[in-house]
Amino acid sequence: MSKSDVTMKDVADAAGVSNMTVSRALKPSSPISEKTRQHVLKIAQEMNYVPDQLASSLSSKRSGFVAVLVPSLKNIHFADTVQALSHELENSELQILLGYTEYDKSREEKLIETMLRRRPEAIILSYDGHSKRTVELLKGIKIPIIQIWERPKDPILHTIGFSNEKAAYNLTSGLIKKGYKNIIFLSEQGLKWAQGAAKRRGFKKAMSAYQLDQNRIIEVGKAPISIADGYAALPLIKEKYPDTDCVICVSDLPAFGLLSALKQEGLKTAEEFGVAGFGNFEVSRFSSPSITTVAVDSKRIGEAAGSLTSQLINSEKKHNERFQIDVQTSVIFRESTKR
Amino acid sequence: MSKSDVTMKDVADAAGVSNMTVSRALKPSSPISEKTRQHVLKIAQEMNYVPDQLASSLSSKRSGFVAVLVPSLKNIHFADTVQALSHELENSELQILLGYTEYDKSREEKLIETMLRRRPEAIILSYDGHSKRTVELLKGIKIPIIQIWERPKDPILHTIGFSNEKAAYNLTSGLIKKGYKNIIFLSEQGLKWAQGAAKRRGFKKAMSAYQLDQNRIIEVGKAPISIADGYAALPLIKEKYPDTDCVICVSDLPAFGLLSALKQEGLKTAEEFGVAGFGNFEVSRFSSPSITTVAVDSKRIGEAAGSLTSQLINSEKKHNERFQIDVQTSVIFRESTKR
DNA sequence: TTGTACGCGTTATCAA
DNA sequence: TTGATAACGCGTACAA
Repeated sequence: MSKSDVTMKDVADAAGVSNMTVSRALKPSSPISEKTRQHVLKIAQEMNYVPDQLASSLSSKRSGFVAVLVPSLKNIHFADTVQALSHELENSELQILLGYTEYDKSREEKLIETMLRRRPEAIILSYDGHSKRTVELLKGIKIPIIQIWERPKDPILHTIGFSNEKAAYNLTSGLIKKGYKNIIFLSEQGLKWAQGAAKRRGFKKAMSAYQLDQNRIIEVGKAPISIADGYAALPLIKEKYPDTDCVICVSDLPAFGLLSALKQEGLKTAEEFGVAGFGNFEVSRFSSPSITTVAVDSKRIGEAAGSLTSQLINSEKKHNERFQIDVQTSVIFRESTKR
Repeated sequence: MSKSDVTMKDVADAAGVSNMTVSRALKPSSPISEKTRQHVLKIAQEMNYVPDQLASSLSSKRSGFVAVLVPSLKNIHFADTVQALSHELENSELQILLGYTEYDKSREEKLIETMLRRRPEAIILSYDGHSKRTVELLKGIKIPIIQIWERPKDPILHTIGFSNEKAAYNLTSGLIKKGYKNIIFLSEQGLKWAQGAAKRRGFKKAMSAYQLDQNRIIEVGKAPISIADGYAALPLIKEKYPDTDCVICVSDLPAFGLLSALKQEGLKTAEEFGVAGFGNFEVSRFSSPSITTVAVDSKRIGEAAGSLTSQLINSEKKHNERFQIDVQTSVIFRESTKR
């Protein structure tokens, strides 16, 4: 199976004590004399003893796992969240069991079932819409469940995140106030991706609030759309909405790609043709022109989720309370929409 | 602990069969009549039975885990590798136990010790230099160990990856042939990061092979350096090596940042001042100018590692053979070094 | 094809 | 402060 086959019993025999004494020596705060502990610890080390957490978990009914589901790791923001989360959990000796839904609800469902077999002590999943069965599955579970990133209207239990709709509304109305009128929204195809759909709603609401045409939407590629998709979108935009004066992209990546295409065509930007993104990727700050975007503190989401999880698991917080934590977003106006 | 407290015994009782029959019903290829299997499966589903893999692992001595260690997830390439790896392993019902070393050898050491407790069936780790103790630890282990990305000179067991040194050599000599002479290498501070150090060696070797000054090296920031570090490097370069005609960056990210700074200063690029990166990040293709770089097939590395791991674990390959798999890299010349 | 008995390596519990 | 014993939930090995 693995490394040495040294078991606790072997250590106990070698140390001339019982199994339980070894077990206690390994656990920080347990009733054991310091002398015995040192003795046992020394022998354990000499024998290269590696405790078997499978057995420990089975017996103690504590797996030490937290299941975490994100759409993809290829998005720096989710990677940020997971890494911060991971750090927070390390303090509580909790380990992450990571899964990628790949923006696929049935895949998410299967993943959750698989993970449940490992008896996680909590489940943290980015909300992007769930299958009916997933929701049922999760609601029948006794462990803490935290939905992160987009905060659903009808939470399963706890939520930590923000409203993509509101954020998109703020961005859109900000651009309208700058004088842009013929704005279009560039997103992935379909409405399956809840976070993309929410942004779209925010765009529409803002547009109609200012009596502008809310149906100017162009779809390219499958979520998550990237630089190449934004690049490829320019011809479509010119064909369908030649009067466009501003494009709001579902993410900074297609925004960067679109700007790249615009530069090649020699079109003027900013004044005549604004471009905005979403997510505040590092590239947006250094792109020229720098890109107007919405900043989301992905690290903060991970930290908050991690800290809530530890507290919940260690019963520092009541299990019957439902936590709804809002993480602020902010619109950052940059050169790409300068007027 | 988790969900339902329904155990296999409960299902067995409800189905009027023994424990073992339930166990067999759940395992695809096991001696059991199709009729009994369907009966048991139906009841199991009705009862919302979720098998306990902790118990299963303990009994069968198969954890179903593969430990994977990468420096960070914030690098898209590692994310690519992990995601591809994950996919490959899913076919063999293997799950990843992920850890981030954060470019820290002692952290890596601790992580490995923690993971070993979960009894992984294989260990896959990106090579970046290991602590002495880590190597000892790993050499004493019976499970397959695969070092990925940079292939060490003295492998612990299996390796899948490429030579950063060679890749950097190829890039550097290619630029020299284009006529650049006063080339400098821009990297992170220190030589702790093995992959950065290997690239530096490649640079030096190429420079000295062409009788050029191999000591033109500028260090900024801690690994992994990013866009902002490249941006901040320009003043240093101008101060220390004002005659520079080309900068090779340890990654595309600082290369992009450096170009960004150059544009702000209104300096001409390419002809007078070339910039190259490493990694072929998507941004390099769409940046203007597009950035010369070295492409590494990170997805391929993950796939190869996953496939080798499954084969090793399922004993389709001999355990005493040492696999050394080379993944090709290629230099891509783009506008940023056009002459 | 099914069932019985036992063991996997650890911890909870209770007694000493 | 220590030890004996019995779980924890499942799979292996063997018998029926």
